[in-house]
Amino acid sequence: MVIGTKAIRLSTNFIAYRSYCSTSDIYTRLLESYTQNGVLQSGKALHAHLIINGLAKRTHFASKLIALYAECKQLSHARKLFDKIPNSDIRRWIVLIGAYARRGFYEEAMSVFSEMQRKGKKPNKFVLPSVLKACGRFNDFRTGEILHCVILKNEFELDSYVVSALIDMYSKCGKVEMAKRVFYGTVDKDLVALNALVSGCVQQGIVKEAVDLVVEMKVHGMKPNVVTYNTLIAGFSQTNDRATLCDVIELMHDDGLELDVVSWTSIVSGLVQNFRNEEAFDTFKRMLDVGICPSAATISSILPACATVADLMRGKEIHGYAVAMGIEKDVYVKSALIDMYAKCGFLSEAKHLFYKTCERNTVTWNSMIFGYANHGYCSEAIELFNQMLREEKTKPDHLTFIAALTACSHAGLVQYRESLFKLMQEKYAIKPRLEHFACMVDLLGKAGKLDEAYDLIQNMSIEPDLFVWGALLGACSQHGNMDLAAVAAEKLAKLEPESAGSSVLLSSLYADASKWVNVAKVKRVIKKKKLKKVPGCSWVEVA
DNA sequence: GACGCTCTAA
Repeated sequence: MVIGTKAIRLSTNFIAYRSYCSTSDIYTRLLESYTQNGVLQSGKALHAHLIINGLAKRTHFASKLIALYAECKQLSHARKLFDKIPNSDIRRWIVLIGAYARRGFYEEAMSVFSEMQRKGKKPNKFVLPSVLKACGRFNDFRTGEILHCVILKNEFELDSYVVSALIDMYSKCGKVEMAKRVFYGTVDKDLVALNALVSGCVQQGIVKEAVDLVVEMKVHGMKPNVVTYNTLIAGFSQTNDRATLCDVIELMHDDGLELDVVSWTSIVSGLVQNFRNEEAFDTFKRMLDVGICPSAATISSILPACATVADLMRGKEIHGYAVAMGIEKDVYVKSALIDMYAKCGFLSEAKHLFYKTCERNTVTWNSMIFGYANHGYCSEAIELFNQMLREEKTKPDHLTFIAALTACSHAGLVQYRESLFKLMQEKYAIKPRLEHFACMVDLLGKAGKLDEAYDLIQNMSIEPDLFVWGALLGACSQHGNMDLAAVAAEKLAKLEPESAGSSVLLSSLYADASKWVNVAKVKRVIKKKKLKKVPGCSWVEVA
């Protein structure tokens, strides 16, 4: 008996050994391993070896190499390699499009997809999820609908990945009704599809409906997982609805599930966003007590709490945790640290962190530009802003322009206003938001150009809100223009919702200090408060 | 030889 088992094991080993011994197989395994672990250097060495041996152009290796470079964030390399191979078959298109979509390069994913179709390659069930994801992130509902037709025509709706991606696309585009229709039309309801729909409901603010949906599906025999509950937890944490949050956690326990690092991070993040800093710190501590390791997301969620109350000691403590966890180099953590140190008045430390790091994303740049601007180092802020545009490695976003406008506002640099506004819209295709207009009104108002500011408000592409009028009112009172002040005050009286009185007061204080990001934050809270029907209850133990 | 979906981060 024992001998027999051994013999079987030996023979299987032998077969494994034989197949492992095929050189081609070894290369494939190595490439896959390098790809999985993101080992670029060794991957490059193997690539060189394959080139020397005339194997790199073999279609099979070419696909693996494209995947390797894509996974190691070398997308231009991946693309170059792709272009070198004539008559690329559909598999390599899929690898490339998938890599772009996974890395968040949705524009590139879409454009390669169009290229693929122009070359006469028909979309299949493998490529559609990537493209649908890109549509969702871009709010490109039109293309999404066309893809839906392609799915129906080719009966891809039988593939669970395609269906989930389709529901996700409709959800992200805010078409929850369509997402529901697809979901209820599916015979074998997939858990990921349910989660995509739940996420859509939460993002549309119909959080209670999302819970009902989960309960309904439980009745039908589906077993929600931790992702389902985390989606709901995020929804109720952000809307500050503690009572329902507790219900959700109870539901979760009913299914034998425990809060994981994502659940805790959502709760902490919700508390911080609702300015409940002390509770956020308590929750963070409780999370550590129950033995959950904070992730980079947890650290970057809690750090703004230190920043808003300028609690440098606590900020340093969290910095310590990040170092202990080995995640202080994460680009989001680093950005949050820069922001925290700057807001706590420790600009030198913020600068030190910023200039020491090579990996900077938009958030990192924004944090440092805001840091300079808020400390009155306006020329440094503008210089850094210009450097960011010159380097062209990172694209500015709407906040980058708010930071730059804030710097101009503090320095009274009215002359840059128009060129900045033009640059933002024409070169970077960023639509001006209310915060930008409030910033511009503030800038003009501070310089005493009240008529110009009023002109700007009257010609705005969107309806001015109380922050825009508030900025004008502030400037009018500063310069003693009572006629215009009366106009602004009248508009404000009409716009000011009674229920949000204290928040509005707070936001106008921020507006006075040109803290436009905080203004936007308070605005979000006001918006959420309107959604909330149940009054808040005291914090209930979650663990 | 492929491939893809859902939750946390200023």
